[in-house]
Amino acid sequence: MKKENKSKYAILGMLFDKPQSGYEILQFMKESTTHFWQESDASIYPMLKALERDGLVTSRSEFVGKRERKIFEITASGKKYFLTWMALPAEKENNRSELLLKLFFGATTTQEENIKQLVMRRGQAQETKRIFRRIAEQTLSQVSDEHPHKQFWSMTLRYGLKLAEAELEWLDECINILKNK
Amino acid sequence: MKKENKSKYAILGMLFDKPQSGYEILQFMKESTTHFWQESDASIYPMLKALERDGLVTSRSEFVGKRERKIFEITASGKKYFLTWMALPAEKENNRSELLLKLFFGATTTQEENIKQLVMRRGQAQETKRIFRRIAEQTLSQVSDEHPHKQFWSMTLRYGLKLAEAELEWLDECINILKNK
DNA sequence: GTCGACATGTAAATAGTTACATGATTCT
DNA sequence: AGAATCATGTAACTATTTACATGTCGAC
Repeated sequence: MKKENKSKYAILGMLFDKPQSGYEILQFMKESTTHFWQESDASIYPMLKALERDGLVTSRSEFVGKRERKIFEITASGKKYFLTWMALPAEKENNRSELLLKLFFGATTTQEENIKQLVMRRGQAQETKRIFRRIAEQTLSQVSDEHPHKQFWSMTLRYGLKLAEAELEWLDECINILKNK
Repeated sequence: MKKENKSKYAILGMLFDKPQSGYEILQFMKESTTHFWQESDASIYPMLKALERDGLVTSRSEFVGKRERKIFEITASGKKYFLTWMALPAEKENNRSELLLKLFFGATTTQEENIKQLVMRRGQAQETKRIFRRIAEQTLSQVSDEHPHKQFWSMTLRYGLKLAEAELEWLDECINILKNK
């Protein structure tokens, strides 16, 4: 069974509510799904073209002066295709972690180097928490409680916060163990 | 800057202590690093060949009857290469999560379907916890406390447990929210 | 004798990223 | 005038997976 490119579902989902350009989708992803889903411009434009070819979206060009904006709209068959995917069980992804790999091999190097790695990641995890708080304050607070998306956006945000906190606890645990040796 | 293939470091790390065959490395990974690092046979054999070409490992053939086993041994320059990587800061990986993507788009479908996704993942997370416990009991308990690897192996295991528990808490939270609507 | 685990590999396809390329508009 | 952002795209490359291919050995 060949591996499926799931980018198309992310794009169709973004178009589900309202027509948008590729650029707008990218911008919105950067401030919403970026911590669990990202697309690059080199992937989104060809994918939009493929979706149009397959009749899942249609496009029209708008012009602001001479600057073109290609607005994509999801079709009925696109919505059906998207909802079919929504009903399928989400695949559990096997993620690689370079930090855990280095820690696994920690015995090959010095305690100082191991601690340095963990402390660096601790800084990153704290930064991640700050970013999530900013999304909550700047993006999510703008959305009305009646907005059907709000509770789901909160949940994904809460996931990021909760996991970042668990990681921080683990990092502190490990740093303490290595320091008291 | 081109992206680097990190498989070679995983392999060199596995060879750091003792010479092994590709198959043995794969077997050991399956019972140790599989939840944060995996290689497939189609990646490990070509990579071992490349490492030998670059002088980072050497190989010799052993025979058990007619069955060949190619044993790879890390060289001095291989160890140096590996330790240089160990000293570099671990890259923070941007992982994609299909579950979070589906939940993000939860408003496009029914509460029942959303709950179903979360309940399914809860089962997987519990299974993950069971697997980690088995590793602790079957693999890690066999390793002496004096073994230099033990504390690091415990830490990576503890990470898996801690994150799985945080995920379970989050899943229960979300399931409750969706059920009481 | 045949099934599953052992053991090593290649071929083909796909996914995903980086770098490249172009030009418009807005802000300072 | 120049920099930053808007906006869309292609080319080239690298990584990674799936499927294929081959043969050995031990257990039942």
